[in-house]
Amino acid sequence: MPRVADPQARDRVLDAATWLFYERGTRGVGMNEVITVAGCGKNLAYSHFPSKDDLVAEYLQRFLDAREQAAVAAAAAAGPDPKRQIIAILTEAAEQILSPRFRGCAARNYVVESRGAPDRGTEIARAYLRRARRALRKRVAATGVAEPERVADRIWIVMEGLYSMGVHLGPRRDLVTEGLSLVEELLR
Amino acid sequence: MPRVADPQARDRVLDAATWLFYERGTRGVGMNEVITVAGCGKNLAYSHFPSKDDLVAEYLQRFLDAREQAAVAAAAAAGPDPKRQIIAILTEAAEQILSPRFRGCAARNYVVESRGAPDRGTEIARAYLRRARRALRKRVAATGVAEPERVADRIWIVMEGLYSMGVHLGPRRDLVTEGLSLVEELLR
DNA sequence: GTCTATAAGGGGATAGAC
DNA sequence: GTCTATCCCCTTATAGAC
Repeated sequence: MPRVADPQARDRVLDAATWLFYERGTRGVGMNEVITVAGCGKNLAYSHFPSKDDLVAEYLQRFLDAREQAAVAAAAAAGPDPKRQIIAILTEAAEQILSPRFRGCAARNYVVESRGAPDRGTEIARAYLRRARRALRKRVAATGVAEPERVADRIWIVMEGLYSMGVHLGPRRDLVTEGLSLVEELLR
Repeated sequence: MPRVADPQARDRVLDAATWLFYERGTRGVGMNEVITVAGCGKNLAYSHFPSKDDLVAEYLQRFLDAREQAAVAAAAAAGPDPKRQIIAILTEAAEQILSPRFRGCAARNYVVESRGAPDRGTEIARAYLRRARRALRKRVAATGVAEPERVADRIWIVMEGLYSMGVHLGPRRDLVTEGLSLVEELLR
């Protein structure tokens, strides 16, 4: 009896890849393991993602899109005040950093692992970081704070620092809280 | 006629490994390439470094020791004022970040690439970061600034941010300068 | 005795074939 | 799903040059 094609197979492969690539890095996980965890055959996986690069690119794109959406949602829930929106975005990031599953920012990790090599993943990661920084600059400008570009740069530096710390220090609520309070003072 | 032993061979291997591992990551460079760049035979290299792990560990240890020495020297050259010492250390780091050879902090890069796996390199990198943070806390405490631990944590976050940014934004003098001026204000 | 050059073993990677 | 082709990885063994 012929088997019916599984329409969720593509998602299962992508979900497995997302978990594994984020946890251990795209170089630390082989296609075999992704396919095993996805629980499908090799042909099916390779029919949806012709090469590992394709799978990596789509993992990054989807992961970072989700992060962007989470930031947009956090800002929207904070109401119309841009200062509160910025704090809300930072707070949402802080929650990620403190979660036990946190393994760093997927975009920054990828750029470190690829050392900025000119591949598709690097371009996706850098585009995400550019959008995030631009969005922050806009919101800071909207607050009417003095010297908005300097303030935005400073907040960006703090955000980078919090993401970086989370990787090698693990979840440290005191440091994350300190970073948030510093950002609040910068917006004053 | 017996050949004379080459006492510089070990250093040549370690130098080649340092250059390549820092530039492209320990996973992105194979032993073949290290040995080719070092310009020696395989057996000689493996006689000095029995495994790649040994070579990686020694690369990290020597690289990070040199960074630590550079920080100590910068502080010593700044005189007895701990505030000036801290600024000097940050300034030295900023110069590294702005140099065209900068590819990130070797310790943080390694922890990202290994994802904190319990190997020797990770332990070396984390030990270096612990020492650096402890040294910063001591110096901040010596300044007599109010709430020294909070200030030290904030400065540490900024340092992390500057190192992280340098990797995916490239040398950006404006941002590095902004980070330095933020640290100066924090010490006021 | 010391080093280089080359081949080869054993494993795991991507990718495709059946 | 299994099996295979091909490649590259780390590492060791062999053979020859100085």
